[in-house]
Amino acid sequence: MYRIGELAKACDINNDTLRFYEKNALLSPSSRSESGYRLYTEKDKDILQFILRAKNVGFTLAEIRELLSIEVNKADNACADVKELVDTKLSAVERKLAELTRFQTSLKRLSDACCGGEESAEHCTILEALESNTDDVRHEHHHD
Amino acid sequence: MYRIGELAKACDINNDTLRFYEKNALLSPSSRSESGYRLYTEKDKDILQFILRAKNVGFTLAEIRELLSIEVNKADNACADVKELVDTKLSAVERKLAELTRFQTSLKRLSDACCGGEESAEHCTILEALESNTDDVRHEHHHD
DNA sequence: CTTGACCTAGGACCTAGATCTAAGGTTTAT
DNA sequence: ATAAACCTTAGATCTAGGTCCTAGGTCAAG
Repeated sequence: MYRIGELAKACDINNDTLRFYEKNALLSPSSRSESGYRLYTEKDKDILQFILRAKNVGFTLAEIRELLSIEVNKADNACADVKELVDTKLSAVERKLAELTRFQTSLKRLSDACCGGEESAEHCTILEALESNTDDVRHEHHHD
Repeated sequence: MYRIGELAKACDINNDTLRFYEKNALLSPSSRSESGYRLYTEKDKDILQFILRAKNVGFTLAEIRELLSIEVNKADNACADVKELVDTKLSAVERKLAELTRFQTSLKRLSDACCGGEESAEHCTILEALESNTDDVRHEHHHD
């Protein structure tokens, strides 16, 4: 069991952020001490880390709340609804993955061109690096 | 040449957002009309799209400003500095990629388990799906 | 039994990022 | 030549996501 300060320190966030997440229905401590102190379990910590990771890759707290609320209830026909939500989030993740992969390629190219690359004159900015990596090339090379 | 309203509409953002980006040194129109209207080129549009994509994958405007300022100057020994910045951003991108891949796996698993999967009872929440996907398993299976 | 580190609730305050308002100038179409 | 749709600047306002402040309660160590 962690008290608020312990969990906050372990995850390198502010105590108030934990209170804020509680108020905003993202993470509530599993219990309270006699005197009202918040008590968090290992599982609470896992949830917190999930929240922090999700935030880091660009999900809003509202989206994270949705992700956390996903429950496949096999006995329930809300299952189709759940699947729809999951698939929607999956598409969002896949779009982000595609963007990031593009950034990665460009930055690698830029890194390689820099300091020692013979072709450094070619790829001078992140934008040029990205352009040569573009797949929706339009109205270019139209000289026949 | 796009006027502010045209570019904004083309990229599905607000006119004011473009003025905001200009004030914050992210994107300035290449020129102005006689009467002072902002005039954006195709290249400006590319930069804008870069900004929007970067935002979408969780970069702050400050980080995006840094990315945009990257210039490999082959005649200059600031090159090492540039490489360092690029490599720092590359690490950030690769961390995000790893996180996203993890989300993707979990969401896929969840989607498959739902509506028709026979193992749906096993993977009921995004958290459980993630847990079984965790590679930093700690203090588990310690019964000898 | 008190000092210091911790906790409580409730509300004020802050930053980033964006959007809106006010007062007016420009362009295009009729 | 005048309305409608667009643009200008400057500054106020809004939302998300926190962070800080006040006034007080809790708890371990000396």
